[in-house]
Amino acid sequence: MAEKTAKKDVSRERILESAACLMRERGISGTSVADVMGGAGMTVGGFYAHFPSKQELVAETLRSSLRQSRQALDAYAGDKRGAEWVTAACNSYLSRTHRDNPRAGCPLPATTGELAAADAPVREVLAGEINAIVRDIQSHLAEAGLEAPRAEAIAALSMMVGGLTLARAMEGADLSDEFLKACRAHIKRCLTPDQVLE
Amino acid sequence: MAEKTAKKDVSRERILESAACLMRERGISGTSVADVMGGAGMTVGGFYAHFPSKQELVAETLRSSLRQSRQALDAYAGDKRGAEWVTAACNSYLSRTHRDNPRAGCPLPATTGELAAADAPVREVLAGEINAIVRDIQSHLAEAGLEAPRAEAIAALSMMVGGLTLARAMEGADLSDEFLKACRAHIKRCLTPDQVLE
DNA sequence: TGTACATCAGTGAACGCGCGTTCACTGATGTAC
DNA sequence: TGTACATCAGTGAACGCGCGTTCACTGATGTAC
Repeated sequence: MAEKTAKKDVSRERILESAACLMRERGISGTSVADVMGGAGMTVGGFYAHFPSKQELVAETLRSSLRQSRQALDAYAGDKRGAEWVTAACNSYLSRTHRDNPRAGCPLPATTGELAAADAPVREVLAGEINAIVRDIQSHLAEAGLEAPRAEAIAALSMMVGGLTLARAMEGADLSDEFLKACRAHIKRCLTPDQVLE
Repeated sequence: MAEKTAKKDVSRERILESAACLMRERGISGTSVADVMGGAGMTVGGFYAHFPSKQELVAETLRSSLRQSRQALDAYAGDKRGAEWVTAACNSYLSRTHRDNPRAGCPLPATTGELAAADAPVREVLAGEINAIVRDIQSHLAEAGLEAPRAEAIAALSMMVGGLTLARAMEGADLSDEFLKACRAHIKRCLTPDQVLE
């Protein structure tokens, strides 16, 4: 019995992982339940033994992939702290690698626009996870001695998400690279010692 | 004959206006051709006398509504110039009024995420119009004496789009207002005299 | 001015398709005696 | 250990629905003589 449950849990994880990949690439309405199940090596019918509806899957997928993204920011910043942590996190978020590999990245660029029309539980998951990410950035900006660390953390995250989303939408055009570069440069400029110490 | 053509042009404008409203509210895939035609006071069948496909409508709608947005930035900044123009434009973009009335606002929050999957012509329209908006902001930042006006214009636009998109997705939660406020505060902080004149 | 025909913007029913969801089922595993 | 039954994860066909697109048509307006 314990073994059986374990097996079902493994399937559930495979479904969530498949959904995360597809949603990061094609957004919510671009991701069908059948594709998600196919990506997990199963067929459509089995889906409703794991989730009561697509909306519920979206909420769970958003939660787990935003947590992954939060950990990724930390991982790419290595053992840096303060302003250096923020700069490193921002540079990796606004990298060409991240722009060109949505499957392995942050779910926000592909999904945020659609979330305005999503139902309450999904939006609550979003707000909760966003708040956790903001707090991470905020704590490093506070350590760096910034005056308004929370507001600056929010502004930085907004720029990262907006800049990457626009860069993806303009992929192929010169402006795409320019957006990534300009946003990285802005963060760097805001965090140079003379700003931080004033 | 001239009158007839004029009448058809009026219908075309009504279709574009209806599409702009719906796309700003529900995004691209959330907007059906039938709804667009209904909003223009017509029935589905007539659509293909005006546009060869939905993709073509999306491209034209994006072009015209981004131009409207560009004019709106100017309109809300009144006769201000330089740093004041940018602050005013940013404040109106990141206002609760704009967040709560997507139909009358910028098409980017609802559509940018989906545009990564759009076809080439649509993305080219986007890049062209974005570039024009960047140049507007850039010229005012140059007038304000900023060191890297183009990069700063791009960073500001990214933050505006990202901040508004996230605020819409979290509407109802406290974080929504906080995102708008923090982004406005960041712009103000970047454009205070001591930054501009250094 | 009047008649016959051509043009053309818009209608509304129909098409094939993919979607989210349901359901009767299969077959492997677990439990009872 | 062996047999009979229960459980349950997953299958695959079917459902109703909304989508983008097509097409035969209507009816009003424009043109030719």
